[in-house]
Amino acid sequence: MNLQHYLSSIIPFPSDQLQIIRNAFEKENFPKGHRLINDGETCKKLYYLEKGLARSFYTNDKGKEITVWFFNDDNFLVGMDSFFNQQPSIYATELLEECTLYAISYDKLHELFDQYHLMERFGRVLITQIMGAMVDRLSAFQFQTAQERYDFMLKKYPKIVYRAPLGTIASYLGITQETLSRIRSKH
Amino acid sequence: MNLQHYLSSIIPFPSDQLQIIRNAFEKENFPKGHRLINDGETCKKLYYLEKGLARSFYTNDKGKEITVWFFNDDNFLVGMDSFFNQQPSIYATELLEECTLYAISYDKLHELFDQYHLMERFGRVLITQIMGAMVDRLSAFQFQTAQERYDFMLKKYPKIVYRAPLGTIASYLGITQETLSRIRSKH
DNA sequence: TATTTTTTTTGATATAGGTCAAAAGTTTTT
DNA sequence: AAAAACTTTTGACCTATATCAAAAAAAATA
Repeated sequence: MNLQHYLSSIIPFPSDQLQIIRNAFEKENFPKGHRLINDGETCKKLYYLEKGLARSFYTNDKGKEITVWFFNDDNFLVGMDSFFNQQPSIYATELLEECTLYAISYDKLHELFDQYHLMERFGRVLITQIMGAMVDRLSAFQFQTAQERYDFMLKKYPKIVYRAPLGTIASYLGITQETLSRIRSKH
Repeated sequence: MNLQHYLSSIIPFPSDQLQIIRNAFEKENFPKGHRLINDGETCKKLYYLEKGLARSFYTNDKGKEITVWFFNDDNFLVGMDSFFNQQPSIYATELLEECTLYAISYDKLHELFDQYHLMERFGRVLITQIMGAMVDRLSAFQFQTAQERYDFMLKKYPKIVYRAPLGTIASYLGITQETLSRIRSKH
């Protein structure tokens, strides 16, 4: 998959529009550990993550890092609490692997929203998809055990489970790394 | 607040468009206890809830009703897991009070999306807002205690806390009603 | 207003998952 | 290749919240 395919898999843009939209993104490469967005900053870009793995996290009052979201290949990446309303982010977003990204600024994106009705639709459908993932995750948190949440994640996002460090997965699931380690050990 | 004000508070539609959009909604009145959406059905309408209170819930394997979402006055109401992708709902949605609603069908809404660029934007912004509430709720579930989640809800959605039955609030917070009753009793 | 039904509170006990600490295993740096 | 720095596992013990049960209170119905 690449950006162009991804865009047209969501909305069947006419090819001239697709070209213009695709070219509004700029390729960026960053090494593992790079911070795309620092906490306190406003996320000013929407990224398409072509290759790699990233996470958003914050440090709680006990100094522990809580992962709130993972981003893996062939998906869009933004500061979830920051980009859409352009408010300072509580979370930082860092790369867990070397990543190839394609970035578009908030302003440029909104120019495209103004210019192309279909682009506006693209934004709507994209957010609707993200929301679907959140509904799943919310209902998992609401009434499932740690074991069930892990099993669900393993089934739905095996790529992430196999590639992200245990500690980050544990906090994403809302449990300690000791508990996750114990869940794994009873295979 | 009414539907017209609500629409224009989100997007400043030109007045002719606003009229057309507003008139695409039809007023409906239902008594307390009415089921707007049954589980297993696909939610075919988007509602503006002018007055009243409603909830979406499902019955878990132990026969206990789990409230997954509340809807209160001056907000849109849909089957969150059903309307946007037009798949059968796992949840039922029922009215906790007598309600005044304004409904628009999925098809009619999509006609408006096709017809008016600004309407498409309205859809995008509306879902972005809903997503904001979900981000809050997710982070609450991930690493807060029952007490903290209740305090947050009390602060952010006092209307719901004061009007909904204790059992529905408890399951919404992911705790038992006994625990919520104990949280309340130590004022 | 009395009766039935539903909701909320209180009590006793159980358990999933947390905390703290240290050992074992990996990965990165020198 | 050795040292340093992380990450994961294991163990002992603790706590927030669940479960089950029954009483009390409130709301709905006759």
